[in-house]
Amino acid sequence: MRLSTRSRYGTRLMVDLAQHYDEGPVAINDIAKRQDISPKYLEQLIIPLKKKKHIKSVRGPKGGHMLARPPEKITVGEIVKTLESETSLVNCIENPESCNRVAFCPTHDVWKKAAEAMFNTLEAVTLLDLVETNEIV
Amino acid sequence: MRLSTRSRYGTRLMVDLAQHYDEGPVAINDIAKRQDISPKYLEQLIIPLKKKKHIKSVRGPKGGHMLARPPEKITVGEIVKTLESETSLVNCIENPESCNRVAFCPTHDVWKKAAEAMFNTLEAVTLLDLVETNEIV
DNA sequence: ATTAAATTATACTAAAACAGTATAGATTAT
DNA sequence: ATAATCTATACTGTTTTAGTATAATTTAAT
Repeated sequence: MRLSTRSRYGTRLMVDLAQHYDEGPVAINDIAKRQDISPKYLEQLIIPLKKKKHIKSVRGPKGGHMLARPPEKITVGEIVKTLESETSLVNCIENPESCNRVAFCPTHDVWKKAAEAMFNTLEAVTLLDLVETNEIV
Repeated sequence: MRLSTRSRYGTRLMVDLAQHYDEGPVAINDIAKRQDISPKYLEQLIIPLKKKKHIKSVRGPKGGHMLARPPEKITVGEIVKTLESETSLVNCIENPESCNRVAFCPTHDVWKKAAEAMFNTLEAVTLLDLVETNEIV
């Protein structure tokens, strides 16, 4: 029940972009150095985040990446839902046909509710919240 | 962010035992047939559940397994905590030394809170709850 | 136009985790 | 005694994950 490094690194990437919001495009290599994450891996994470319109990019020299919206408009829940391959605890939520017990399975609802509780927490936290708590500490 | 089959199968195992509570020891092979889970795999799950005193067993012929406490005294949260190898979303919760950013990591607390929200949900559900919802349906 | 800094896309690989199986042993009611 | 049953440990094949490699594309600056 671990979060993948995709979600963890992706969130750190987004926090980094939030910390440099309004400074123009940020180069992957800069983020990679600050966050100690392979630049090649960051590239992979940026693609889905662009597709979901959480990041916008500028190509060519002096190019880079930036948040598509202000930090207070982006939640950790959105980031995790974008990067985590499986966002429910159990396959039968999205694919009921994968288990022929779904109709009378007493445990199905528990897993569903637990995942919802988790995402409610994640969606209550914005990138601005994370940048600010970091400043205090 | 999937639950392992250990937790899923283990919960079904415990629900099965709850459904046969007060009927004496239940043989692994009977559970295996009803739940369509390999008996060898069930054996593996029973060991940690016994160590945590959620199951008690009787050896020899006519032996088997049964809940160590009544179904309303056992929660899904306890089962998952017993069977899931990783119960926090992120390694640095249990092993702060695994990441040298823990002290100033803005994301650390988010993962901690999300996991807590999830387990609060799981701990609010007992085996009796699950047996009863099943009867209604 | 050329160049170089940067992003984009796809494919590959090594390592770890997971699920399940196999084998052998211990216990005990009958 | 013996057979049913639980206990313990080790092994194996598959899948997922994390990260790397290679090549192509875009474009600001010169």
